[in-house]
Amino acid sequence: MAPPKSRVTIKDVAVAAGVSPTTVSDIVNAKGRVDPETRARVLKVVADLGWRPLRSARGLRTGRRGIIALCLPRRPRSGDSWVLTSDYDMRLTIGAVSAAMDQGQLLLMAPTPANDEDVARLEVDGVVLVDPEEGDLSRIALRRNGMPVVTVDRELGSDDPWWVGVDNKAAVSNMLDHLREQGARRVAMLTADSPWAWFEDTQAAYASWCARHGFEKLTALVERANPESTAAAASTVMLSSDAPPDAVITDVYGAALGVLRAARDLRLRIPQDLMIGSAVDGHVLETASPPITALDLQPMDVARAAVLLLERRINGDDNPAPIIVGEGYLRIRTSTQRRDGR
Amino acid sequence: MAPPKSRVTIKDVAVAAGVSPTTVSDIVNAKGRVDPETRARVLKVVADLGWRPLRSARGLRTGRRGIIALCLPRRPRSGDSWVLTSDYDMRLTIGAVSAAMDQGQLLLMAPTPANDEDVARLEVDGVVLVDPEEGDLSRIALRRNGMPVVTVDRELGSDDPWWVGVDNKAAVSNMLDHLREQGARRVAMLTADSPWAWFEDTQAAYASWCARHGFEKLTALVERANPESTAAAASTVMLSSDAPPDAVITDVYGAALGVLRAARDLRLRIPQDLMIGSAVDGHVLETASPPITALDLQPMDVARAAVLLLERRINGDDNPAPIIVGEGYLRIRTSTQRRDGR
DNA sequence: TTGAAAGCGTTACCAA
DNA sequence: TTGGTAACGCTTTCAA
Repeated sequence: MAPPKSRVTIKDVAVAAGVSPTTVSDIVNAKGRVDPETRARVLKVVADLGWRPLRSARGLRTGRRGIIALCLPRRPRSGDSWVLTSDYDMRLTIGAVSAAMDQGQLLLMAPTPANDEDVARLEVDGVVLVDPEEGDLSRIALRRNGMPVVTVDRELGSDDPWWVGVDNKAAVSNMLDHLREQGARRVAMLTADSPWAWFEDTQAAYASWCARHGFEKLTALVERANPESTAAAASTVMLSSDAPPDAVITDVYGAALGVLRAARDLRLRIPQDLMIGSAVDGHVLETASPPITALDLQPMDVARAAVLLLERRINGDDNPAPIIVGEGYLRIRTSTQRRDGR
Repeated sequence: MAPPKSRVTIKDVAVAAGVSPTTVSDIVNAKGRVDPETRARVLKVVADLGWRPLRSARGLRTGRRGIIALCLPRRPRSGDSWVLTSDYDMRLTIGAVSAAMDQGQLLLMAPTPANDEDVARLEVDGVVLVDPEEGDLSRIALRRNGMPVVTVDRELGSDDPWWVGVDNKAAVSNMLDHLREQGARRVAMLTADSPWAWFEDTQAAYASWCARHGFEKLTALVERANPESTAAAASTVMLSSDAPPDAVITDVYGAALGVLRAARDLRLRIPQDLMIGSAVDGHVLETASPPITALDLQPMDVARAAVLLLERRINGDDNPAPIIVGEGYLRIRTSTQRRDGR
């Protein structure tokens, strides 16, 4: 008896199928120059022997690594590191991992690279960069090192077409329509002052929607690092004024809970006296009492599209175009259901 | 002019340093058979040229991939997938990524493999398996395929010594001591009925602590899938009884908020009428009102230790021993500060 | 203490 | 439509 082979190689497959390794390789890589009959025979042997191409060997030859990185931004609450602090980031991660696996790629979660050294250490074929800020330094480092990048949401002030996102403006507009339909006549917005496309879009959507419907604009700022308490404070001021809003929306994750607290302290009933909507969904909004209406920004869809687009970019596709995945889904919950549901 | 080299290789380094590739390799791999002078010279060239060994090439030769996987369990709330739903998992992830990077490894987040095929597709050198349940199927699949595994927390009913964790019993005991010190005389526990070492340990610690101090045991179960509402219901029953507890601890993530809600509905003051402690910390407990005392189970330390232990196991170390990282840290917050702080 | 040569498993290139 | 051969960058083995 021969000593047991430690691993099935392409050579074993070739011998067993009576073809050359080249042919096997061409078949599994869909090079399309094979006789269907040969193809079927080889694929059967592949399955029987349970062979899978070795990533390292393939990578050595092709120069690819079979790994892409998902770089999440440092969110305000994440403290000492890049982290998954929000449901949005979590679902983004899930979507990216599953899409990558479908492509036969591995997905590496990594801190956003700060310099060339970080980029070199990354050792991946490409990067999905989430929520780049205006003039994003990591993106500059990535570009300088020739690393293919696709961003989730566009970078403010950049015309790079390699990005994926939802139609932020349409999404916010839909939410405002819903509030109006439920009887809101004075809608305030709690937002933040940050160099991100997201905030620009939501603010623009709010402004144009107000103009369109003859609503007064009523805006206040919250700190992203401290959304709940600053939102509570800002809401208290607004709601105690002579002409208080009858609905508040916010585009800052976590701020809606602050509005809720302020309303409760002022003995306002929700949704009768005040409706609340969040432009970013999350589990806490679902379990809040009452549950808060929110926009599901389709993070899993966005992540999947980003991974696929990145794959195209890595493979040298030079026909880029932003991909708008959808308009988000409005998750209508008690906080804005003033009338009976249909 | 020669065409630009696409990548610096070990050969380039060797030529520039006037040695052979073998020598360079031996130096960067600390084989220790080199003249210190040669060594210094070579290392300088390595730095100057910015060379880094290519993972695929090295892997092809050594059979290693330079990647380890972190497999998180399907938490109750995670729905359709393995996810980071808790602060604990998030911090575990951060710790693992950073420890892996320090080891020159990449860390891959992956769903827990369900069968042999999944294990094969994983293509990693080893796996850190978080919170294996009793008779864990994925661990069996991993073992059958010869995949090195280290678990975070031990598997109930298994005597596999390759695990890392904190001293759960000591941690819970410390929390109970603190409550007693603050005046608690009747401490209830909200726990769950699941085949995990964690629950066994916390329940055992609670039981023996009660016996030791002559406290009556007062236990209720909550559903892990629905911790907040089931905890609220169970607490309401307990707190409305003839002999209500004056303190409640729970080892289920999210349950403490339910206790809080029940107490609020019953107009109990916290901590004066009721103290609340959670055996798992999380951001929501910090921002609850009042903030809730909790155990920090040192997830980052645990993850780091797990990665290092896994590395040892992969490298053939056969001198295993469970690693107890610590006793957790008791984060004392308002919910249990009945007396003035020291 | 060092180096030459032989691979590791795969794919690219060119010839048949 | 196929196959032979060389090469990817590194480590290992063995000889000097």
